[in-house]
Amino acid sequence: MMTEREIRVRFAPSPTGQLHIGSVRTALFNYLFVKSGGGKMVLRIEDTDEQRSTEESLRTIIDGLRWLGIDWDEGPEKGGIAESYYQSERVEIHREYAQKLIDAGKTYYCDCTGDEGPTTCNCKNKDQEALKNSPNSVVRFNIPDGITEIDDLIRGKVKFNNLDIKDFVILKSNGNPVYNFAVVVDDITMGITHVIRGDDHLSNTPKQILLYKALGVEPPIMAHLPLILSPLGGKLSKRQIAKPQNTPDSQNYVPAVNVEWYCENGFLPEAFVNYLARLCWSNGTDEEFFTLDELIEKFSMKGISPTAALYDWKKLKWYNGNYIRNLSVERFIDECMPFFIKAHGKEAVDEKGEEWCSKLLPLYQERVEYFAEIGDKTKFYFERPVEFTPKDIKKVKWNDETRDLLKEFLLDICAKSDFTVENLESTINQFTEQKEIKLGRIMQPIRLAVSGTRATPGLYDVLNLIGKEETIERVKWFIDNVDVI
RNA sequence: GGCCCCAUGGUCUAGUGGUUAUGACGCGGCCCUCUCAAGGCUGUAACAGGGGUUCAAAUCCCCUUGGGGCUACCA
Repeated sequence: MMTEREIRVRFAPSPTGQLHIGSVRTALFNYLFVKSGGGKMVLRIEDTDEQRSTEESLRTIIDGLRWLGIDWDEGPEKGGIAESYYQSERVEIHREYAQKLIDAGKTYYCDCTGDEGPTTCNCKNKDQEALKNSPNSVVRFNIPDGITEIDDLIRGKVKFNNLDIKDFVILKSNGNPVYNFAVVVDDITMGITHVIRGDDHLSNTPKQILLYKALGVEPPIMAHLPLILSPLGGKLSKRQIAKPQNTPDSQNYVPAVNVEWYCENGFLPEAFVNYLARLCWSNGTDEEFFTLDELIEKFSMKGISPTAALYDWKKLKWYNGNYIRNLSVERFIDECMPFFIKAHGKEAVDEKGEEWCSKLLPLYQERVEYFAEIGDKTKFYFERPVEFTPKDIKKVKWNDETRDLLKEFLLDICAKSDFTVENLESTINQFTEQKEIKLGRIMQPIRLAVSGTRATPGLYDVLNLIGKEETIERVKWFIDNVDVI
């Protein structure tokens, strides 16, 4: 009788750098698939590249997944049915399986150096016994003739002619397995039923299918996700984003490819997940916002688009801004505070006091798209502006008349008001009514004098936070040092 | 070069033979308004091209073009 096999998927990163956006996307879809269908997710570390694998990198991967809420059932820090979830510790198993293939006569030894040009390796016809004993020989898998077909969950049937696949190495001359072989053995021994990975692996798939067949094992179901490409074209890599035209003000700006950066710069994991999910998946409705739980509930492979998508940093920011605005004020302050402190120093922030901070920060809840932006935007509360651009000075109509207005402002309002928000509002309003001028006529020059910019939160709040004395100092300085136009 | 994948506005997408071709980001305008942001309203912009199949193609087939991936004793 057929029993339904438990669904088992795996996410198998190699710890050779930081956690890439594309990898996280793959992890996310494995997670959504397994959580929506019921099953286990395995985290396997493919650390067989001794040169490049590092402990820090492993840490980064684990921290990144945890940050996003993508949890695994078996793997590092969890254990499970396999003796190890580190590929490097599974070499004996790989060798065992390789031996099965060798014994079955499905391989041959080869000592080609590789720099023999395009000529086909002829070792198959050489003395195998001699080759076997040569320290330089590798074990190659003998590709049988025929057609290999994949029935991909996302791409449908894909056919490959085996003639196009060359006999590849499964065991290196040092006896260690090569990637395409190790994955197959690991997926078999870990009972993986569904392989969900990036489209860049599609071309490798027939090699793996052939290996499954040679080992007499039914291959898992495949699903190849569309790639996330750089808006500059090509792979989304560090090299790509380092291109000179890729500056913050350019159309195609990408700040980073590693999730760690987004965590460090104040992105909310739920926004990041939402963006990534929505990048190549849709449930056919107009909905744009999904929590992780909603994604699990609504996820279906059918909703995955087969088309590669360009990474769009502006849309990510838009998502994040939305999630930030939806935070409670208390939580916004909590989350934003570390970035605020980092920007201005603990001492300076402490000096301003908790009450001051809890008045200031909320003003920026709808003005930052990610927390790290808080630093630049609030710099002027801590440092006097000294640079004023000609454009700003002009926009603010800085002429003799305006200067006289500001002088009166100092004498009149500053003298009378104790600088509460309410007092500032009423005195400034009285002042403009009396002078029969529009609010902006005086607000804008004051704003510039006090902040160095023409864009701040409401001026009553700003002046209240800067304080009476400091406001007077700044306005005076502006009057005395900035030439009228 | 060979093999493979993909193709709706600048970007992400809805659409599964008959629609004024959906929504969102971005961008522009208007409203709100002390500026900015947020918010509201609104505008811009797409079925890559050519052949078929069909009464009828964004939707099905083929070719071309374009984009992408793979092609290691890396993973």
